[in-house]
Amino acid sequence: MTKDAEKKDNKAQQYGVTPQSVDFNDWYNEVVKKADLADNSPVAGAMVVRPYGSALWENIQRWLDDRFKASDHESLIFPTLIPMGFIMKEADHVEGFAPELFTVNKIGTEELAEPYVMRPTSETIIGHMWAGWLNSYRDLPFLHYQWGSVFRAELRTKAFLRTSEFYWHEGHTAHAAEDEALAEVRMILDLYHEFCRDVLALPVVRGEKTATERFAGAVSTFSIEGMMRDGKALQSGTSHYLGQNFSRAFDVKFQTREQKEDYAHTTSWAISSRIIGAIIMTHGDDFGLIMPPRIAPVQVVIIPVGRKDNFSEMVAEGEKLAAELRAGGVRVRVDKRDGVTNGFKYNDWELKGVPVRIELGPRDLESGVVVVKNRNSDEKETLPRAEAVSGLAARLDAIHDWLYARAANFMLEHTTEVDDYETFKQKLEEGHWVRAYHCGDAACEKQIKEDTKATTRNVPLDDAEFFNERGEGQCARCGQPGAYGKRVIFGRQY
RNA sequence: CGGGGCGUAGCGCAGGCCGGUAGCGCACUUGGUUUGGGACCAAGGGGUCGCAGGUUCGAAUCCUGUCGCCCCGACCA
Repeated sequence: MTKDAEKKDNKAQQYGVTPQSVDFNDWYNEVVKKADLADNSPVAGAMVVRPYGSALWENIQRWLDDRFKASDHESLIFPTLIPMGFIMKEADHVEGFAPELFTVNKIGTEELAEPYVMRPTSETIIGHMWAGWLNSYRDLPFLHYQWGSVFRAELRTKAFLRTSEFYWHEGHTAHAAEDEALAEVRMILDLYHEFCRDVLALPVVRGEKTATERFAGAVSTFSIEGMMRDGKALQSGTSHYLGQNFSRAFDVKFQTREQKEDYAHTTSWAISSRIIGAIIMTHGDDFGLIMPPRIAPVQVVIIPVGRKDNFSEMVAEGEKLAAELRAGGVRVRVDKRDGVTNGFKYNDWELKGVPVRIELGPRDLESGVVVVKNRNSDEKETLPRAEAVSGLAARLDAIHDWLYARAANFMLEHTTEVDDYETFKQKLEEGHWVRAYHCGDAACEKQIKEDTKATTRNVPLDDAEFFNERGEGQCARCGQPGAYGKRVIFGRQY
């Protein structure tokens, strides 16, 4: 190898990320680290969310929080520790979470008579408190949620997707009647769908989970499922109807208008920091991230281009432009770093997925233009400076639409309707989702999982944006009549 | 927890078989030249080789144990 070739080789190692097609998993891990989203921590299975990732999460929180409040939900704060006994009160719940609980059984050197667990979710302690707050049907509904982190020990972890401590909101509501609770469950599911579609540019399928995949302790579980660029499914949000399971376990009862006693119908719902994994894996490309513009921590980066003698002048011009954009509500950053070349900056911001880059150099200044480049295009455009400002909102919208269409097409192209088990297995092997009729039998589902590593993702709702057609057919595996009146989505999952 | 791999500078690695107390690229610092797609030159700083024990005059290198990480499975938002 010549010296130059050696240098080039070293650069290839140093810069950029492994292409998705070479190794999707390596690509993901490298993007997370190199884009400064997160880093490993000394605590096994727990990540550190770095400033760029934290800024993204804050934007996610802000949008959702506004919408929760706009629909009369109230936030509150519960303890991170939950008495061990609480977890034990709901049978399915214990079974579901027991293996992954972190337990606190000492204070200082003193053993606790009753250990605490680090909350894996808060239904139990919230139920306990509600019992004390609820007297009459007039008190209902309770529309509560909290932002925080929860703990579930994971054997194999992966940044954002599966960490032993993760961040989320958990919504908890209690209602006097079943239909009200179910309406809440649907309202939240639709809100999550809207958030994914209109803010994150993530196409997702709203549907109901089969019994096997239900939340521990729920009567019914609804989810939004998205497809990542390796064809795997990611459950991106969930909304559960808990019936009266938890209210009976925690004595959440009230007096009805008819002067009878009844247990509340409760719901719970969540989107976690996992959604950041969905953003990365749905929109990323071989150059790195592509941030959906409406949530991007930095929507526009301005690169002042100049030599030593006029660099500071160009920075000042960049700041002026930034101020105009900020006045229009745009999140913008000026890359003032000196001593790194422009090419380095371009690649750096592309890796971080900033939707729009504006270059501003002496030549541009002289002729009153700027050079604009979208993250999703190879083309640079030269625009009058004023148009770069006035046209920016539309430009960001166009990038959003482009991302959504690209992801939706990918999902549709990688989903196949099948009616026989051989094709079923083959398509899954090819990284597709499979839409098939299923008998609804848990043992049959389990067998499919053993054969293919795939599980049911969900049964799309009648008004789901994708895959919602009703129909009748035989189970693709066992030939028994389909149980859901439509095809079920099967896929390998994160 | 079962199978496989790996722990040497911030990152990526070489050295190990044939013991003699550590090297390369990138990153970092300083100075200079550069700057419209991952700059160049020069001079520097930084590790004692995951940890513990053993063999030896001497261990990154050999032996034993242990911890941690990654990948494949089982578990999972």
